[in-house]
Amino acid sequence: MTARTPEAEALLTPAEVATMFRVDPKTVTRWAKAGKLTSIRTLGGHRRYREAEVRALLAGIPQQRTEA
Amino acid sequence: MTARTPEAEALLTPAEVATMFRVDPKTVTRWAKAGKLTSIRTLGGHRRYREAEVRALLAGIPQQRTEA
DNA sequence: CAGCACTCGGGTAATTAGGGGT
DNA sequence: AATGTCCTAATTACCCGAGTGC
Repeated sequence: MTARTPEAEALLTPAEVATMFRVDPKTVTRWAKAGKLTSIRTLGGHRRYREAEVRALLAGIPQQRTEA
Repeated sequence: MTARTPEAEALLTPAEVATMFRVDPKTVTRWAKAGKLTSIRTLGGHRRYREAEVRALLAGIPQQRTEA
């Protein structure tokens, strides 16, 4: 297993994020659509989310809120 | 920075690409078959992928689709 | 030569996307 | 405005045995 990983950041599947937030995967998709969550797409169109960002949100760390 | 590597392009193994996209190595193979990813074959038939192309796709940069 | 991790195939479940409706 | 659920189609994940890479 010489699978070295060239500067890759950890990504999470929709199901994983949904489980972490205790919501439906569909809801996570909506968050991505709304721009509340950064999403990276596979070549097939499926979404992957940045683990660091998700954890930060879970920790209650406000992410760039466009407040008034 | 002129790398001292003689015309050699950085190539990635299926496992490496799979890790970067958080997908199964088989999925990467399908992308190659579908022409969504440029694949270079070893003499034994194993695939290798261009690192630059993979990174570009990860960044969401649309690649040159062979015309329409 | 031997050995192990990885990849190649092919086939079959499980997720996901998308729209629509509560 | 925000979720959860139903449906269909597409994409992806895990099963196997055999071959490649080092």
